[in-house]
Amino acid sequence: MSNFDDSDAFEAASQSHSARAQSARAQSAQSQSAQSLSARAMAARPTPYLDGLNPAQRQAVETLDGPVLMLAGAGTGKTRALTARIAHLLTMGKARPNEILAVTFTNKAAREMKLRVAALFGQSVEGMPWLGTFHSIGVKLLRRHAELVGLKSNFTILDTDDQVRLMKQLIQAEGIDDKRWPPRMLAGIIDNWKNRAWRPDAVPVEEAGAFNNRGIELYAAYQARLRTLNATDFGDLLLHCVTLFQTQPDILAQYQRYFRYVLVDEYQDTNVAQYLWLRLLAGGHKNICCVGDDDQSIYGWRGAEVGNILRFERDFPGAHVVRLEQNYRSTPHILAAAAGVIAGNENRLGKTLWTDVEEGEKLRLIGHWDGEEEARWIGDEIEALQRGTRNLPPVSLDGMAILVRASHQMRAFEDRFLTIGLNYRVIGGPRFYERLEIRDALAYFRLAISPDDDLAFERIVNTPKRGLGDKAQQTIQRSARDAGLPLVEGARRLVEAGTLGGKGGRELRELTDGLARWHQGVRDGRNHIELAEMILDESGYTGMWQADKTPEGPGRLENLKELIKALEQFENLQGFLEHISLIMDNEQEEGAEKVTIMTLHAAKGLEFPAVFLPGWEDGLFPSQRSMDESGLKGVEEERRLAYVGITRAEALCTISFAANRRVYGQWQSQMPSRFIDELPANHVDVLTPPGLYGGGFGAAGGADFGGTTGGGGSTIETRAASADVYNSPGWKRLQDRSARPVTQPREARNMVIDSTALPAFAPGDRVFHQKFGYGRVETVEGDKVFVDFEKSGARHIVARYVVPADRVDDVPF
DNA sequence: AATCGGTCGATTTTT
DNA sequence: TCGACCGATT
Repeated sequence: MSNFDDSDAFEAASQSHSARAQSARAQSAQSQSAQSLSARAMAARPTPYLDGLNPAQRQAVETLDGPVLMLAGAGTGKTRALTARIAHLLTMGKARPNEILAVTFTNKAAREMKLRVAALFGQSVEGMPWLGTFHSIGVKLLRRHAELVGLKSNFTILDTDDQVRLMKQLIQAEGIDDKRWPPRMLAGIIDNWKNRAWRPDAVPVEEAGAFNNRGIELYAAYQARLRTLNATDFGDLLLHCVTLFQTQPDILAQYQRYFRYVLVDEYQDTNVAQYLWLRLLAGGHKNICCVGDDDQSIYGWRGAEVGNILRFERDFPGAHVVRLEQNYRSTPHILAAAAGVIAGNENRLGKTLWTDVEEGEKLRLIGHWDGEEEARWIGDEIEALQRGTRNLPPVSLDGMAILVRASHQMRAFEDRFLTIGLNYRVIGGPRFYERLEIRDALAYFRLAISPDDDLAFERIVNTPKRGLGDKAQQTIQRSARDAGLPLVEGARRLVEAGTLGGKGGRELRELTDGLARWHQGVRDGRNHIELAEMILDESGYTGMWQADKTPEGPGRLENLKELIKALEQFENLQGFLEHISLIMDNEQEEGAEKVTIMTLHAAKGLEFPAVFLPGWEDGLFPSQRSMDESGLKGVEEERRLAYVGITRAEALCTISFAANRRVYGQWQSQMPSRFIDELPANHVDVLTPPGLYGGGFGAAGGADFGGTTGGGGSTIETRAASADVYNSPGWKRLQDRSARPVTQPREARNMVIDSTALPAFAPGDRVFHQKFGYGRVETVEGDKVFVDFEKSGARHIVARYVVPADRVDDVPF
């Protein structure tokens, strides 16, 4: 869907701005005539990728030689410029595809860039072998020169789990209490050191106290252990490269010559090791183009150094700095609000985003009584927007997002949306299902359910090794294609015809027999957990990992066990796989429109017509921990996070906060975020009715709420500024709420509700439960009730967790 | 081997 | 508050 994809959105934006693009081209053509003879000589070559670029983008694309810093603000068409730049390098004959080193942080970004370069430049580019993530390119380099850093070229790469397991062994071997000194902590410390490119012998003395004075020693032991295991962790993939380049000048020189042009995306997120890596590799031709936005640096906590981008001009003398400032995403109000907030930061290179879009909605700011009310209001607003109640045309659910600071905030929204039946999707969460062994296992399950799943078959046909190499697989492919059948069926026919001899033939027969058996098992409705275990067992998949001698073997087996355990939550394999497919790739999802719920971090790079930013309360956002640990620097990073959040919105941005919130089970009064006062008032509509928070915020504000009911209702008429807002169900709800007579003494608000004091239920009572919604009490059994829920059927519930339906709004839990 | 209960802690996340 | 994790129990 387009809102998940920067590129599509940009495409749409640039189309609607094609008139401006025309004039941009004319302008830039003028300035061209004065420069670059070669460019003019090459002009005969078609350069369609330049069409529609604005002058700044065009400059960023055409300044090919020497260091370039492309400061690309949010929504300014950065990816477009970056890919056009690659196309231009190729068209101008400056480099061949394999002589360009283009680095990203995520596989997703790399994939996208590959696709877009291919689309811009045509099919003639046979991919770019050196376009990839820091880590994937690092692996490639290391495999070539592994022996020079003490590894064999078939080294394995440990993921975080493996890493932690290893550290645990080391810690225990040292006789250290792993309760007080958890392996995770050591892993964190060592990661950190690696991010800064400190090898064990180079960790500064100030760090000697780390991990009970044993940190450096354990780091050295860990590295030694990795070496004997012929393994690396993620950090090593970069650090070993740096070591390689620093100790082998001839090899470095060879790559410096080879990579004529270097491009880096998201430069503000680079850490020291990555910075050194880049500087070494670009040191020859010095043609390095770094793209980034210092205002969107939000990964300091995992080692990113904003300093890298701030220092660029000093690091690379003679650098050209190009600012992309024309924004194609948001309304002027949104841009102004974002600018107002980010202006509070000290260390910035400075950019001024502008747009030629006129008008648009102001940001909306609203305070709520508590987090649940906030969720309720946002839910209602979403439904209103969907219907088109606003000045805006109706907004699809896919076009709306709720961006939170911390993932625990998501729960309130999930609960609420579940009860009102609003479709949502949560982005982020465990990467468990992306692991190799899990994907393999899932492929087996998929095949058991649908034997015509060719992709799954291709994945596992020779995993574990069955002696079915490329040739045998081609034979299978041909057999299937000729008969117009799925691969499994094609394979089965081969087996029956006895075409495939030897080990491969026998093994293939066993596989196809197995698949048939497992499929039958599914059809017979056999217990899915047993079936899953059987599949992994009989296929030899489990055995493969048991026999595996590499350090990750045991971890893989554990993950498979966990996978089986996860099955328990589902009725059958189909249900499980459906669930997986939803959480696996948020790109290709079928079915209903959904609101997106995700963290601010996960939202970087995305955009939505309507964005909700809840929980703007000091301590939550900016987060207390960030402020405690990093002081002013922490606040500045949080502020950048606010900036990222606001600039995700295309048309409507709604910021909210609550006066009371349950934090770790305790009710707390909250102060509005300091960032709220940094929003420029003339770009914001305040929806909170005067008097709602009569006595101000904090302890008094919370407690006063119940007593100021009259004020909220009566003053609404006088606030006509954004009248349409008041017609929303959300607003009416708010009115109802504030106008309702006080139903509880105010003291009760902050008291722990004693379960014995709650009303007793009788069969027939209509009740409400946080998660299951409304239902009718069937029987009462001591402290439990048996409730028939409207949405989810009957179940036993501890009475404490249900409330009488007519008191849903009253009880704060 | 699985389950129970008690303790402890609790952002943000990619490779 | 709620969950993950660990050690002790069946």
